[in-house]
Amino acid sequence: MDRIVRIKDIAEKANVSTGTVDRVLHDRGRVAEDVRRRVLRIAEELNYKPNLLARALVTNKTYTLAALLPDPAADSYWQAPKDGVEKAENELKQYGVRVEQYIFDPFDPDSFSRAAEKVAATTLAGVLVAPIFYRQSLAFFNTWKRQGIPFVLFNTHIPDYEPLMYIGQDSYQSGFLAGKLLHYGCKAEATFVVAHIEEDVENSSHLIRKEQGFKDYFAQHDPDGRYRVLSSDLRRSESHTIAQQLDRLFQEEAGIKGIFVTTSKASVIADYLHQRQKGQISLVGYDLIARNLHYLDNGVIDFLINQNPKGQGYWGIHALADHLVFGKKSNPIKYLPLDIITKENLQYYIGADS
Amino acid sequence: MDRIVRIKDIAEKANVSTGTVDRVLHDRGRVAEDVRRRVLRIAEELNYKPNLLARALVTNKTYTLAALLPDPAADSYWQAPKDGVEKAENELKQYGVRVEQYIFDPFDPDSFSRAAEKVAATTLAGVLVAPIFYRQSLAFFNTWKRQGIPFVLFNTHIPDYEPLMYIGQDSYQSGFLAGKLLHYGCKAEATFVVAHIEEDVENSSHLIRKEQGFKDYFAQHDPDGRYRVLSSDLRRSESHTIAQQLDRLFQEEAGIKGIFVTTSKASVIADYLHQRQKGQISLVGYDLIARNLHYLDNGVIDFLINQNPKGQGYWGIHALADHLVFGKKSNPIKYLPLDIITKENLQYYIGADS
DNA sequence: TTGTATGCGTTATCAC
DNA sequence: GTGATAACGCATACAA
Repeated sequence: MDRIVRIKDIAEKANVSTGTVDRVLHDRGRVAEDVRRRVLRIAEELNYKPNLLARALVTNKTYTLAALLPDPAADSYWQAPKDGVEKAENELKQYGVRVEQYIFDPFDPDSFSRAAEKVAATTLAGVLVAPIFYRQSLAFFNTWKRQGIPFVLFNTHIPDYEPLMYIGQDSYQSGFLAGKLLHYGCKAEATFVVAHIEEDVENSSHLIRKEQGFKDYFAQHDPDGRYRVLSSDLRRSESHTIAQQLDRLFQEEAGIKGIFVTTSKASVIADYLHQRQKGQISLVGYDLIARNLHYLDNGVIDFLINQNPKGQGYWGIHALADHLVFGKKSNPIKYLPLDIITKENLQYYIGADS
Repeated sequence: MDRIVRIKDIAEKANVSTGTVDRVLHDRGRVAEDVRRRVLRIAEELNYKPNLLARALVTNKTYTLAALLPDPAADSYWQAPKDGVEKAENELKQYGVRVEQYIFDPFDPDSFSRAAEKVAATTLAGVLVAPIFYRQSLAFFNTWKRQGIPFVLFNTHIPDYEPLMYIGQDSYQSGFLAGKLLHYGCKAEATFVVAHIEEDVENSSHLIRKEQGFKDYFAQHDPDGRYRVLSSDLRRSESHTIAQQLDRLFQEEAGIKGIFVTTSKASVIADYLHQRQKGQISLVGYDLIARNLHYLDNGVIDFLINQNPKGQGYWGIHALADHLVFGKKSNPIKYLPLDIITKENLQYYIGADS
């Protein structure tokens, strides 16, 4: 029966007091060099592991984190990260971790800046942020870096200022995976479309990476030149609707067998395919939001690639806590699994944990 | 700043001592009814939540759990649950949870009985077990039930004695999902084969459920009667090899377009398809074991359905701890996600967490 | 029936 | 440089 090793055990074995051991273990100085080495050696020998519970109990520090999140009311996609953040907060409450949420409008860069401004005005232990506005984000990264406040990015990766961690998906690989899914569903000659919907593609590097991954998949799996990949930037304007654009696309291109939507808006294409009775066309998109799930259930959408948005919020907060509370260091990039969701396994991914 | 609510706070507000509050909160009796009600009301008002850290620190109880696991050396599939058990043990060590592993030979029922016998001879707080031998398991369930020892089942569900929890996958639904995957990959007329390999199908209800799910998928998605589903029980014997059986099958059935292997032995079929150069046939199986991964990488196996075996061990131990240490009750069935694995998203599922 | 005192392992503040 | 010691929130043995 190997009892747990306490500071007291080390102290007794080293013929010093617990205070001394504590100073050694925490590098607080004011301790003789020979004693230091002896204590360190014994701690090593006994394989001492601090009791985190006792530590959390006594330090009684509260770490206030900020979570800078897009408003779920504006885009329901962001509900899941928020849930994840709250789940982590609940788990970590007992360790003195608190999370303040700062919500911004995902369609308004100024709203992001205002929220980040508020964050910067508070004294915080760490920040979790979805930096969906590149330019607006940079200024704040700079501030936090200077102040030594660790920040974790999720959803969108901006490596410039070395965040403590990025959590999200590998955009390139997800496009590659989408290629596989469409390819598997259509082995005959075919044209596939990469559809960007209502997005400023030029300024969204992750969309470009998704497209690149998709194209590279076919570049690597098409020795006989049977597949063509088109890219289409669909945005409604005063002069035309998205449906009209698609009509034109299908008119010009006869052999379209599959569409890969790079955003969470696959339902827009599904709408169209459903109306036009184009049941034979495979459709792959992202994210388990209600509008998509409707068409997944219908069979109009074949697969959704899930970015585990809840997990992103959850692990983001956990990464900050690991760093601040537990002094653990972890990999600067955490890619969450690229879950393949169909109507048949959907049930296990909604409302579940982590 | 809402400070944390302690027992002491309740005590002060109710004009009693902490001891009294403690007795009320733990229903230990020996307390006046009016005081009891007052304390309860105030605790409610203040939204008192016990500090689990402090509790764990003071109770200092050690809970010894038994994990009855098949030997990974005999079948590498079982390495993952073992890893999951050990991961959970590590996390829960600080709460006084210890896990003793009892390893048995997954091909030898007697070995299981011997291991379970050892478990029964020890005094334990709870048991996690993969009851892969139905008959041999029942006797021990009975014992544990009588002794009031909670036990959690994983991998194989045997509801007879009401375990604290079953953790695993939904066999039926996984077969249904396999149907979808093969169907999506082949929309033209086709014959599909459900292959059971080296298994005593009659005594393996989960294999039957998988097959049923698969058949039901096509029953529901084949209005024009384009698909045929065959079931094939492949076992090598003195008179024939599995390859010979398959040769005969392909001879008799011309239109085979896909095979669903109900066990982790998809690599056996992959071997065959690879040798016979049958590249056009879709192949879906189970489990991320090395032999399968080889053919997944090859492209011979298209999809593997993952039962998250590591998660089964992990969550199994956690379920016991939640019950014993934290007094949480949870759902008696926890289905883990049916992960769809391809070559392209495999990397996120191996060596990762939970 | 109720209140008080002690200790869990750690940190932090003293006095020496 | 070092060693006592109080405190964190809770459970419990024991005194009243």
